[in-house]
Amino acid sequence: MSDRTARATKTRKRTRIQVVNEEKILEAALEVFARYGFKGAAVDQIAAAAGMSKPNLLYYFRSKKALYIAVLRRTLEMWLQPLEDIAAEGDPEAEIRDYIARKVAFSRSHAVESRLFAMEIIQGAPILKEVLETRLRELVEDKVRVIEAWVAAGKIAPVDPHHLIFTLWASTQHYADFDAQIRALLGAGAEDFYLSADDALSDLLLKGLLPRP
Amino acid sequence: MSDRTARATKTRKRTRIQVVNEEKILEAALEVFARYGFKGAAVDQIAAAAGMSKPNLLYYFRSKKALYIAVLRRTLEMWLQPLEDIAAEGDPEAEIRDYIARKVAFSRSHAVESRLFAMEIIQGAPILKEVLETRLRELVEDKVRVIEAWVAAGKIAPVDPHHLIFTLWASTQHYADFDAQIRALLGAGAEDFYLSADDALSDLLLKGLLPRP
DNA sequence: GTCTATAGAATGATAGAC
DNA sequence: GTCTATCATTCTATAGAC
Repeated sequence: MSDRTARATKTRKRTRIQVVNEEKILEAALEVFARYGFKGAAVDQIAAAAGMSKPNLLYYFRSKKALYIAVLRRTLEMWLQPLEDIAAEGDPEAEIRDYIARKVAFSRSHAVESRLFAMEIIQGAPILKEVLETRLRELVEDKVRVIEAWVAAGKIAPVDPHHLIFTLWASTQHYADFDAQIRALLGAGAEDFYLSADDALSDLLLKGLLPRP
Repeated sequence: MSDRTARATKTRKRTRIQVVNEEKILEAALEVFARYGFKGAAVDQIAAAAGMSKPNLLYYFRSKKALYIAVLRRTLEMWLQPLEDIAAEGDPEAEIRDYIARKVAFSRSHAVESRLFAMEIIQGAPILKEVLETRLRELVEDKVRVIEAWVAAGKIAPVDPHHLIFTLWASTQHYADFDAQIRALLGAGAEDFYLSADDALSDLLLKGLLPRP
C-alpha cells in the first residue's frame, strides 16, 4: 500500500469513502461550474453543495483548477459518445435520426453537462482547446468523410459536412443550453414540448421546410 | 442645469465626455462579461480594458450589477431585431432565407453580444428572465402565428413553429457562441468557412437532407 | 479524513483630495 | 471627473489539531 497517496488524483487504489466523496464533489462541481463558469464558481459553494467543508474538498482535489479539469474530462467523454456512434455503413436517414435522438436524449438527461461544455467553449475553451484540436478534430474529420461518401453516393443532398455537423450539434444542444429561455417562453408546457423535440428536429432537417411533392 | 446629476444613469443631458466614457465602459464590459459571466468578471478588469481606474468606472455606473444590466439591455435590443423583421405577408422561403442571413450576419458582426446573451441564459437568465417571459414571449407568439398561417396555407411543411424558431436561433448563433470550437476544428480555414454559413444553413433547413426528386 | 483557524490575495465599493 | 487610499468582504489555499 506504499503507493496509496493522500491525493486522490494520484491514488491507484481508492477506498470506498474516497470514491463516494469524489463522486459527490464532482457532481456538485458540475452544477456550480456550469452555472458560474470557472472564475465565478467558489470552492466554498461547491463544498457546501457536496456536503463537506472546503478544506476537506481540497483534500480530494488539490486546487480549484484540478477539480475543474476533472469535471471537464468526464463531461467530454459523454459529449463525444453520440458522434462516435455514427456508422458509415448504416442508412443515412436512420443514422441521422438516431444521432439526433441520442443528442436530444443527452440534452435532457445531462443538461448540466451540456451547459458546462457550452460555458467552457464560450470562455474560449482554455482547458479543452488542446483536445478539441486533436481528438475531436480527428473524430469530426472521420465523420466528415462519412457524410461526403453519403453525398457522393447520392444518398443525401449535397451539403457541406461541417455545416451539417454544426447544425446538428447546435440544434440538439440548444434544448439543454438555452433551457432557461425555452422555459421562459413556454411556461408550464415546456416539459411536454421537450418530448417532441427529436421527431420535430429529425423531420425538419431531413425533409426540409419547403413542401415536398 | 439643476437636473444634471452625477450618476450617468439618471442624467438627462450628458456631456460629450460622459457619452464617450460610457461607451468605452460598455464596450469593455461586454467583452469581459461575455467571457467570464457576471460573477467571474472583475470591475477592475473592465476598468483596465476601458482605460480608466476602477473608481472612475464606478462614477459612471453605480455598481457592477448596474453595469451588467446596462450592457444586457443594449444586447437584447440587437438580439431581438432580426426576429421582429419577419413579415407575415412575405414569401416564406424568402423570409426564412433573409432571417437566416440576418442572424448569421449578427453572429459574425456581434459575436461578443451573442456570447454574452448565451452566457446570461446558461446562468439561468437571472436578469433577462422577466423580459423573456413578457416581451420576447409576445414576439415569439406573434411569429408562431405567422408560421402557423404559412403551414395552414400549405406554403411550408407542417412543422412545429416553436421547434422551428429554436432551430433557427440555435443553428445561427452557434457560429458566434461556439466560435472557439469551430476554430479549433477548422484552424486557418475558419474565416472562409463562415462566409458560406448562411447559404448552407438556408439550403439545409429549407430543402432538407434527403434528396429531392 | 475531517475539522477550525488563518494566511495572503483579490474584489466591490466608498471617502476625500485635487 | 479623475485620482490615491482604504475599508469590508470574499476568495483560494494551507497549517495543524484531532
